Amino acid sequence: MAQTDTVTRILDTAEVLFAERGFAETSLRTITSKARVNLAAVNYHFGSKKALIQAVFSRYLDPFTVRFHHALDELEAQHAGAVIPLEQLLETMARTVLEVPAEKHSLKVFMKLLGLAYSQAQGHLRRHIQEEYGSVFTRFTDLVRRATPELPDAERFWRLHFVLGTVIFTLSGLDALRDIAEKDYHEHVSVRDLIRRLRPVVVAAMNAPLPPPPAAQPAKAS
Amino acid sequence: MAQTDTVTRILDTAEVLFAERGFAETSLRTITSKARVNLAAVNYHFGSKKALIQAVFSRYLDPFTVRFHHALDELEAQHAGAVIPLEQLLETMARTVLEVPAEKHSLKVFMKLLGLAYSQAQGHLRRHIQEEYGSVFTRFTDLVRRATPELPDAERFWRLHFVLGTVIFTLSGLDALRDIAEKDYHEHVSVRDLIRRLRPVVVAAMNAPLPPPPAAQPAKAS
DNA sequence: TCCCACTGAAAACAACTGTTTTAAACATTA
DNA sequence: TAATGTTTAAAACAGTTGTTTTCAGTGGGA
Repeated sequence: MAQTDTVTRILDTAEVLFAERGFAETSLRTITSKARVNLAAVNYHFGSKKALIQAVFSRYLDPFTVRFHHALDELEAQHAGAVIPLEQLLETMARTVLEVPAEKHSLKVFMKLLGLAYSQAQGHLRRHIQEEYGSVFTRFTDLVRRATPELPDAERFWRLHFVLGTVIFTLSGLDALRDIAEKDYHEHVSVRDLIRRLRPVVVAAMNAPLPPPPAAQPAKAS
Repeated sequence: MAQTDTVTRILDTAEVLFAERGFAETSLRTITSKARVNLAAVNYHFGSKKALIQAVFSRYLDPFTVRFHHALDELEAQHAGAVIPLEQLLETMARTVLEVPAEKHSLKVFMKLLGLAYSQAQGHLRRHIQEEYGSVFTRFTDLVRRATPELPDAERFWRLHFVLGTVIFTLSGLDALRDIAEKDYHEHVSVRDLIRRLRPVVVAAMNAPLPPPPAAQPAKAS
């Protein structure tokens, strides 16, 4: 209990501070003093600051991948080899993302961390996430491919990242946006409200008409 | 010429380094040594590192706002009070974004900086941008409101930020995504390619069907 | 000619960073 | 009991950070 307590206290404090300020802007002394543990405890338990950062992510992503694999297993069993509709795939992902942090941590923090991983990670974090959790993403995209056979592979790749950008950007910047929205339209927006609004937009984005071909545009016009 | 040379050399170097590594991870010594200017020159010309960061943004955003206002002036004159279609509004914005950095700087750098401003800026940068350049955004959103009268105000607010997230996320993480895309689908993707792919997706997202009403869900079920 | 803004090199400043070490206590388990 | 792993305290480490200062030159405009 003693060990667990210190380790989780560090993780709980670190994830909040990381989400608020970013990785480089959060010092180990800030974390340890706010968590009321010894400065040396971080290097004792985790080895380094980089390892701490990765541990913070693993605490979210490990249970997420387990649950998501299970959810996809069920979904595939239900459809018995048939193609799973895109809406159900997105629905399953959304539900899993909502379930995991709901247990103890904050969804907002989880999304902020994901946003940071994309924008701030020089190398080690993005590499760590890709190597450790890339397989779930690959399984998901394979199912999406079968659900959208009319889309060229490259087009689907980009559109998945388009909607990924929408979700991460919106949910990671939620606090600031919510303040504006509540002041201007005085209606409270919960995360589940946002996901309700997100669903038709994401589906429409994935099903948008194909763009016109590149239309050879260089100097010599026809 | 002597003055201008040092100032622009600092700005040119700083914007690239900021875009590559972020603000906190880029030291003044790295900037000045790479720009082959004196370390003290930054504080001499700009006053502080924060002011340098704001100056980097102003060099992009000042000409952008000027051009965008002009483009909207023309657009409004063309339509003589009539409603401007959403596609043309988005088209105009995209064209302006493409024009500004094209002169001398890199569009990729510009987008990375925008992404950083959203994800990394604790306070001073976001406040600076909001206060300095908020009016153009307001004018644009007003025109969008008239172009999409069927959308409730709150819905339009969120959808605009959804697509903003798509664009910033995609274009600011362009390098990493491009590496994956080129390896998997071996086709080179230029920024203009991406914008061509972005257009139908953004339009479809804005025109998506309205989400179902909140559907009172609380504890006491019916 | 004098002046002033600019540039350069160098050093110092105080503050903060991640990390390591030493010491002494505490708990649990073998 | 003895041993082991955990926690704390405190200090020191070497390095980096933004900022300031000093001194010495440079150039062009009044």
